[in-house]
Amino acid sequence: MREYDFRKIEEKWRAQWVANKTYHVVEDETKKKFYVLNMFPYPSGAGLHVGHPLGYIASDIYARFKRQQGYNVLNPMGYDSYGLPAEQYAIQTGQHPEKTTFQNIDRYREQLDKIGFCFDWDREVRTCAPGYYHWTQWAFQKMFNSYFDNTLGKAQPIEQLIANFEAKGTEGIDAAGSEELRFTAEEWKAMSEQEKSQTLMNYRIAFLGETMVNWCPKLGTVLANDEVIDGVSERGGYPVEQKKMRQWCLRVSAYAQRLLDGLQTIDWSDSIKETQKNWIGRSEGAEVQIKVADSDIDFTIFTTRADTMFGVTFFVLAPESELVAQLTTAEQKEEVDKYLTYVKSRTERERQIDRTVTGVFSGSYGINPITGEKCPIYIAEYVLSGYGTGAIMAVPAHDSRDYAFARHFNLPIIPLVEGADVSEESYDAKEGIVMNSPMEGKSSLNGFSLNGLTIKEAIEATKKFVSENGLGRVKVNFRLRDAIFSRQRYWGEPFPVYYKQGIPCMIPEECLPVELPQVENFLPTESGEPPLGNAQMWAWDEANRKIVDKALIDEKTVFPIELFTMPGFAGSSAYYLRYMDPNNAEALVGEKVSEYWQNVDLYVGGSEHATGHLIYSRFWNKFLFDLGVSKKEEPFQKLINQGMIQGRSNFVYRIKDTNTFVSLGLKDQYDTTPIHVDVNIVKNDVLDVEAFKAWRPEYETAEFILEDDKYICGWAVEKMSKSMFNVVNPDMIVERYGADTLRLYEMFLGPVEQSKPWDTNGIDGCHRFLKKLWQLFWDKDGNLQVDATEPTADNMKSLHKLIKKVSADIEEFSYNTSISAFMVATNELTAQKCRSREVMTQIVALLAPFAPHVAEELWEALGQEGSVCDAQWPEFDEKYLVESSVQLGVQFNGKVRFSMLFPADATPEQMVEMALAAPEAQKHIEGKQIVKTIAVPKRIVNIVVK
RNA sequence: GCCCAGAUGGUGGAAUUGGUAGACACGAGGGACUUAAAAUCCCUUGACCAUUGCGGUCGUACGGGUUCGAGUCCCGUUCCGGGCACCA
Repeated sequence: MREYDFRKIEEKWRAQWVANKTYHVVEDETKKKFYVLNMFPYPSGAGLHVGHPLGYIASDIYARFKRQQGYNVLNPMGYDSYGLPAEQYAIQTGQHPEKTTFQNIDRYREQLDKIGFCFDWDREVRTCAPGYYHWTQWAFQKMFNSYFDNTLGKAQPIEQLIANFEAKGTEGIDAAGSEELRFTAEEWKAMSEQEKSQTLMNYRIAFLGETMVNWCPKLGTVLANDEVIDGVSERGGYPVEQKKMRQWCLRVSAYAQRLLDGLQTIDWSDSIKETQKNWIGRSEGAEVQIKVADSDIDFTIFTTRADTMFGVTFFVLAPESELVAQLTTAEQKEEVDKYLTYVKSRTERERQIDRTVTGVFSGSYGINPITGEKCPIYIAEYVLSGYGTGAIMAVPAHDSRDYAFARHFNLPIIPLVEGADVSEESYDAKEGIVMNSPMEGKSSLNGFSLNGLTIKEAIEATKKFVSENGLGRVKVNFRLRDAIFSRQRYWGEPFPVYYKQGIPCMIPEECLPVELPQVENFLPTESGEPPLGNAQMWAWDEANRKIVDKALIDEKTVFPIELFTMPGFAGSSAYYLRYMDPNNAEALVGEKVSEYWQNVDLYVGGSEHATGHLIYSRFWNKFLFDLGVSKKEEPFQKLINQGMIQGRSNFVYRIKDTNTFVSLGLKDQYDTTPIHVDVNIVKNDVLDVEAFKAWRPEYETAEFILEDDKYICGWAVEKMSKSMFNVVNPDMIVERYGADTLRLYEMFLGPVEQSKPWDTNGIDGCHRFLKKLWQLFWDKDGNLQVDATEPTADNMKSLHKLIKKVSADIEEFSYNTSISAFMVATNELTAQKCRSREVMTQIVALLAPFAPHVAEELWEALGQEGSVCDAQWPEFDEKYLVESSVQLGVQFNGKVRFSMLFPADATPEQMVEMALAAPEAQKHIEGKQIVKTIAVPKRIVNIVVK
């Protein structure tokens, strides 16, 4: 008997893989490439729990499978080590972020190394390494020096725009901009340097903008929209307020249409595509000019329901709109000011929770361009300044928000859809026949009428009418906003930017990277003063082309450097490209290397990045694609979202005001409080009473009321966290069962994409399977019992059933059923006493992606050359599964009554005949009439009787 | 409110995509081996009825429908999870 000594085996192969550089990958034109990628981790202080490796294991299995199929597989790993989480951890533990980040990285690496991943560590990247963020800064500069040409639908050098301005001003330009500007070449030339810089900022893809930002005083920084959830910060849950600040931004909105279109070309789950669609929020509508009565001012509204123009009874401006000041009349000024003060006093969170109707009349009236009617203009916070034009036409009959407002202020409601009852609520649906457009006896511009059309037809007709009559134009709006790109924080990429008379300029490319300076005090400030202001070495000397000591500023002409840093997503947006060529000092990625690896074929990570990283990355890659650096428009062809591993918490029940604990089954007889208990001292919900007493001093004297001499704990599924005492550490599992068992069990738990609780209890099953498999190879003296024995038909059948199942399952990420199939095959081969080297060799090759350590050991024992990583993936052959006969159920009226053997090649007619001839069939036919017969070869025979 | 995904034993989950529901594993119960424990092996394990043998009825959140046949397809309802949300 040779024992399955997993510790020895795994230690041996870990060392061998390192010594032989088994996982080192080089570009190889003779092989097809396959790029597998995991979302790289933030090295947080808590280390890995069993949930983290789930996705890594799933992708590792796939990577190994592809390699065995003959692909050249890139499967790298690195660390997302800049940004808020890393810095918050450092602040909480009172250490410098650099120190904690490196410590955490080492800890992660140590844990990852134990699980047997086929990562090529020579390609490791760290976003906080100067050699890496060099290219983050480089990409930022490229964005600064580019604008988005709407006609070409892609980024172009800013010089082209400048040339156009020099020659013809804005004429002929259709460029994505913060606002629409119109000026002539002469006006351009007359601008000062500052004005020119300001103007160009309107177009640059990376630009400095004065915008409303999410300011989080507690974190001392601004946050991107996806970092704010329900009005509080995602990290820490601190309040977030709206504040106008000068910030670096990325013109992500310019790419909105391409981000939307690209979704159709990639193989992602519907739900994540849907999430991105919602986030991009395309809506097609019309912009219409509204003249203000008794004034020469006009303003523009945006609507997706152009068909409802006949139902407009008032207009509404966002309180932040610039029009508010212009349109407020003297009589109304006091009230409007009062209202604006009230609006300002409300935080974003209050606005979201409390949605009572508020608003104020501006005193002015707008003229409906189609009906010519005068309608009052209101100011109300339900209209947002950031979307559309910040002004709307209100149609209370067909918009629930307008309806609520109209009811509150007693404004008229005109129904426009036949049969729509608007006495209680608005009719928002886009179905029905239009009426009252115009109302009987009323006129409209050029006799325009929509009556009798369906709503969909009416929308199109109105859009056409509006643009043909110069009242406005068709417009597509997106909810997607530009990304705020600066943070008032220390732990991030410095901007390669300096200021010359207040004008932001790029530090020359050859001087990159601008390294993050060491500072004593890296803490953020509530006022928003960036901690980089504390740096000594921190100004730019153009003459010497270097960053100089701050103290020299007074003596020489030196220009101050940008003190903001970049946000977390800066470094994580193009890291997949850097893995291709991680040590290239000349470029982000070499031309030939980029051409070879193209893009990521399989990306694995959590769905929580749907509106953050996965949008930014796609945007960033599209920009690099426009530059020709990235070779594919979409960075991640297939995306698998691994589910979250939740914790399974255990509870003990303390009787109130005592130190006595009562077992689950008896707890209802007492007044008890449930208390979380460490899952590591509970097995199969039975509490280790002695360990519990030793767990905490206050439980030393605890007493127990048992059932069947056991203390049974309650349980619940919760988030895996320290405070719930349900964290299971992978190191502990590896120590007790081995990495191969951990890998198998994580996959056996259920489908990769599904969230599920971790329950260590089931792990024995997977461990037992490996032991059984191991025993298949050794006789009772511990010698290899596999030899040149000819495989039997049964052996080959078991083997090929397995090949078929596993090959298909891996492609679909159904690893749990693959493992079941292994268990069945092992049992079958054990029962068959299989000794065939041919069969066993192939079994080991199949097992290699799942349990690489034991597979290597057996591969070697079988006398095979090289690593099992390069074992050819076994080929499935149908002929071993061909049966001469099949056992099928015979149904009468859809119910299976008995089963019998049929020849595998029997025709449906023959099957029916045989089934009817069977003795068991007689009692079902007797005295009845056969109405119909159905037979499907290899499936079913059904006979309908009456 | 809108959109997306889901609901199968005590538990995690299978089901060749419309063809014998509950594979595989855990847990539980019984047994073998053992001085004992661990380890290992064997049997039972959806519910109910029958059990001397055969067996029978119900059953995939709930209510309908299509079909010879539905966990799977269609309509409606409930519940849980996720996304978006004064986005005009």
